[in-house]
Amino acid sequence: MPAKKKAAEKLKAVKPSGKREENFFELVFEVARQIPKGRVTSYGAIAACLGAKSSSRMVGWAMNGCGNVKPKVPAHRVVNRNGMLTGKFHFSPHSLMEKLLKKEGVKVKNDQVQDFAKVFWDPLEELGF
DNA sequence: CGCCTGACGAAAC
DNA sequence: GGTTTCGCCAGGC
Repeated sequence: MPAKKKAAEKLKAVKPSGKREENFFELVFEVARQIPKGRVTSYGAIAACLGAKSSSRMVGWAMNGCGNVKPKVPAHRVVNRNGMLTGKFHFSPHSLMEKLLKKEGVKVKNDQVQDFAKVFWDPLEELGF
């Protein structure tokens, strides 16, 4: 019943609605916000969670407006499938992403998440999909 | 309206 | 196994 279930319901509520891209972006942000501290996930995982696994690019695209929505989206917890901090160049200081992750307990080295499998957070599972 | 780009990913080479 | 190409789809020009 925790927040995650709430998020899952919210996500499920919008998906079948057949709303459209607008929701897609919102969904991406919503999922991203559910990422627990000290954990990370991938664009592809989020895309798959939304039923658009082939459109992982759109997730990254959606993240483009991460600073445009409220509350702020922890985009620093989203990395690519390889566990690489591909989005670090979109942060004010490029080191912020790595900095935040390290601060949350995620080991980062050479722009790459260490123990990626351990800290990986799968929305499909965690949200009950 | 068509072409290029883009915070990905998987397949091909 | 590292590098390159293609596919996805939306948005900017």
